[in-house]
Amino acid sequence: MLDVKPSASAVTQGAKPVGEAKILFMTPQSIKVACSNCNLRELCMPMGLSADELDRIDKMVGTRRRVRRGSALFSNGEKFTSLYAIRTGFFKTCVASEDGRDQVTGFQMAGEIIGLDGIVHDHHTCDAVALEDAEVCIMPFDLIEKLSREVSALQHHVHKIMSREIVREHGVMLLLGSMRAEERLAAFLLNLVQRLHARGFSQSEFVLRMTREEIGSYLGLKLETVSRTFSKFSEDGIVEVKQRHVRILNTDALRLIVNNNQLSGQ
Amino acid sequence: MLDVKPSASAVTQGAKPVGEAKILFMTPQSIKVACSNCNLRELCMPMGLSADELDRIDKMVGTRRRVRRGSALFSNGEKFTSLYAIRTGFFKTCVASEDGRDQVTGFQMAGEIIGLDGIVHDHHTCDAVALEDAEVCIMPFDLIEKLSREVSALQHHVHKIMSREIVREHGVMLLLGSMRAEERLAAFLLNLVQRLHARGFSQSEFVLRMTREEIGSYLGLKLETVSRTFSKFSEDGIVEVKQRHVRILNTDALRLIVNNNQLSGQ
DNA sequence: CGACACCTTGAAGAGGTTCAAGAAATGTGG
DNA sequence: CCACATTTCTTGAACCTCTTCAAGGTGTCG
Repeated sequence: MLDVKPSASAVTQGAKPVGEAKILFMTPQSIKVACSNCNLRELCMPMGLSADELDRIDKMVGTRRRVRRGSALFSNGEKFTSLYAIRTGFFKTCVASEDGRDQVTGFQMAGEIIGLDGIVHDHHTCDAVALEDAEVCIMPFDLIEKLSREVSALQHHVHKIMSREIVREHGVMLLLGSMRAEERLAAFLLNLVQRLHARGFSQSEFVLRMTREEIGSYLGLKLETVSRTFSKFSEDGIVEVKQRHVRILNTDALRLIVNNNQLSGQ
Repeated sequence: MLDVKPSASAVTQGAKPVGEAKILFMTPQSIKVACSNCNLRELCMPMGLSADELDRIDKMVGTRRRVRRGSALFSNGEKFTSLYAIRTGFFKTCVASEDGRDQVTGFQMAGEIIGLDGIVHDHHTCDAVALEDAEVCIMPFDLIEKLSREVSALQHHVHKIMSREIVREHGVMLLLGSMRAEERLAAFLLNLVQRLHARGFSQSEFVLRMTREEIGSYLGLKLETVSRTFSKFSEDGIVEVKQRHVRILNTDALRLIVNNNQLSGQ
């Protein structure tokens, strides 16, 4: 419901790098990388490119950058220069209001693109924080725009990425605007497991990279409510929860919770 | 907070057409129009274009379309072909879940662009419904992409429009995830009056084009709560409300309600 | 091993919803 | 132009969900 990632490829969870053998050359902090050989290509690149076009994209994606768990890839107010494709690791993005309110706007994993918020005002309007040690491909936006003018498949791909983010956020608005706590958590778990599954992980078992408080912020709930709802699902035999380790025992039950807005005729 | 429109131009509220004198030629349902002379240009077009570039954009924006109050410009599932620039009138966009839940994702007015949701899957994923008789400029998306490859200012403008929508939705998520009823309605009114003011209307007085139920859907509240909160603001002397006619008596009070998350230090 | 961050659970309370009834506006057809 | 039907809005009262506050448990890392 919230976000659909169509293609699947085998990607490791955790901080293990992907396609390490394909790296062309490396320096301590910034590492040259080739999209043409990246396992995540299906997730972040358009399909059906010629060898030449792929080569030019390789050159656009200049370097990689490592981000330590807990530190920010970019922060609110920072100058916008690039989009980032996540290679490994797990991020949250959050916005803050003037009075110090905080809202997690999304959780991002390998193959997903972050930084789109910065384009409008040439400055970022949210923080992107790594929830585990991570690595991203840096794609300078002026180069993206330049190459997009020459490679129409890339141009359309960029448009699709932005549109996908808009549609994803529509789903979050539906969740925040009309669902109750159990429905929200069920939708969240289904979305997470689906995205992980699309990356080659288990359909039923995974490790949460974020705290109850971060889940709560994303879902518009207090951390206690998240915890209680986990306990409820656990009592009902729908999931098994040990701290951050989650095993889904009954996916259909979760789907039912999301789709059973008790009003059936309205 | 939610959405900032920088430039102001004199635009009428209601269904009065704008820049009528500039129309080149017209047919009953589709009317040829020139962006180069449109009063709304500052809102929907990039700045600093050459005469030639403007001329090519004029050709891209083929025709206009009228949409009767209550009918849809496009609907969920429909094939995506074009983006639409609102010339006159007022729209809501809403998504629906499988089980029939409905969520208003935004209200759009003159100069704003709708249809971005359709790009990802080549089909629209929401409905755009006119809340009053409206008129839009049709911009076929393949032509936008073609021209974007040639005119980099247009390309960047399209990217900014999409990024702006993403940032706007971040603001809505913050509202839905962390604000209480009074805060939500205050933020909503401030946002609405700001956008209207940027179009040349009063800073304090306006007519709501949507029902209490639609406001409630957008804000994640029931229509009764919206009504009660209006009454509360009215009792407190902050606004004057007569059905859909609203006059803001104390803008600062509204700002205080939004920014006074009672926790001052956290 | 101790300090710290994170998670769970209970009890009381607040904010918003639900249900219901009536009032005000709007639209329709004679 | 008026009467009637329909939609929209307001308000009250009871209820429910989620929050708040509080305490204790669990896990992790230097």
